[in-house]
Amino acid sequence: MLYYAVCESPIGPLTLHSDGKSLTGLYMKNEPDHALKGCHAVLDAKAGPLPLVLKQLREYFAGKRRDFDVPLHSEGTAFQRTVWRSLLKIPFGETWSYGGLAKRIGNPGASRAVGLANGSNPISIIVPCHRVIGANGTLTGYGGGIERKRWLLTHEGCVFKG
Amino acid sequence: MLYYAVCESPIGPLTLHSDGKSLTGLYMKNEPDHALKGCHAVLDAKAGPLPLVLKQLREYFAGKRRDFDVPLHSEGTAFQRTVWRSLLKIPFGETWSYGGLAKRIGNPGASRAVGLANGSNPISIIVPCHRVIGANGTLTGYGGGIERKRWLLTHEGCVFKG
DNA sequence: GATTGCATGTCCGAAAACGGCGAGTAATCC
DNA sequence: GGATTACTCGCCGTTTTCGGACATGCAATC
Repeated sequence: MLYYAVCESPIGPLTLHSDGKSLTGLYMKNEPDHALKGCHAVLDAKAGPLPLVLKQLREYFAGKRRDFDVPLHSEGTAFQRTVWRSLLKIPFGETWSYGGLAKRIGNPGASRAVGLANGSNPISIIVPCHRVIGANGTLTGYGGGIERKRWLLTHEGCVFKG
Repeated sequence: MLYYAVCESPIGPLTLHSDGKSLTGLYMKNEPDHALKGCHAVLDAKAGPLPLVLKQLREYFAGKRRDFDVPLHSEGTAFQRTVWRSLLKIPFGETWSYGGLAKRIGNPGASRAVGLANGSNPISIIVPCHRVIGANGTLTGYGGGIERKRWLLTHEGCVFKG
């Protein structure tokens, strides 16, 4: 069973997914994975952690929250989970490079693979894949579109090129 | 949860699988799928339909039963299920050819694919994949070994080559 | 008769392609 | 010179694609 909710935000509508206990997805409009998976999906903004997530998202966009504290659950390969875990360690207002993250997980040559794992992160914003940018300071890419990445980083007071 | 039981027979030990409601597998010794799947497996010969299955198997091997009547459940592709359903229509004492079965399910060229689907039948004996032999009367193959196929067909009074 | 070629569904392993990169080099612009 | 672009090439996990192997049988060919 999949519960989901939709909310508005400065970067357009967001869709939240939950298994009833944890947050399992957060997708932006036009994102490929946005489609609800085949199984039974129920629109219920009060299911499990969703009210808490919605509240913290409102605070984040209002500039009153820098860190999230909600139960998360996501499935992926060992490498992907390693990357996603690392993402959670990037502080608000800071950015890492793809190569830097690769080094940090002990796999220095895997910068490109990091980009791929980054792109398959199911929980945008809260698992802050937007805080990873190119080594030369350019944004390079983002699942939800470069524009949204630019908005989020500006909102967090980061410095970057372009 | 997977329940299983083991019993002796003239063709060696048999292992029965059940989900608690239906019979989901019947494997012979040395058959590849014999291994219990990863999840929790419990040895319990009294679970669900297993006592009924054991009783009917004893009667079958004693020559006192020609047809089985137990709840079955198995998962596979559309093609596989079509083949398995057809197998249940082959009467005791009769044999079909792979090509004949292929024609019967409206897929005349699929005789070879029928062999493969046959080989992946999880419920031996009761879903009588042993009643399918080559068009020229030879046994060709059997998951549990040709010897057992020969024994079963002889026990059912069939005519074949070799 | 013996051999060859084709049709058919599924699984499995190998190989190749594809990115949300980055470092190094060369050309270009003031 | 020094800084900025443009291009090339290696890197690595994931996905996609492809080829082969099978519990066959029919037709065509030699």
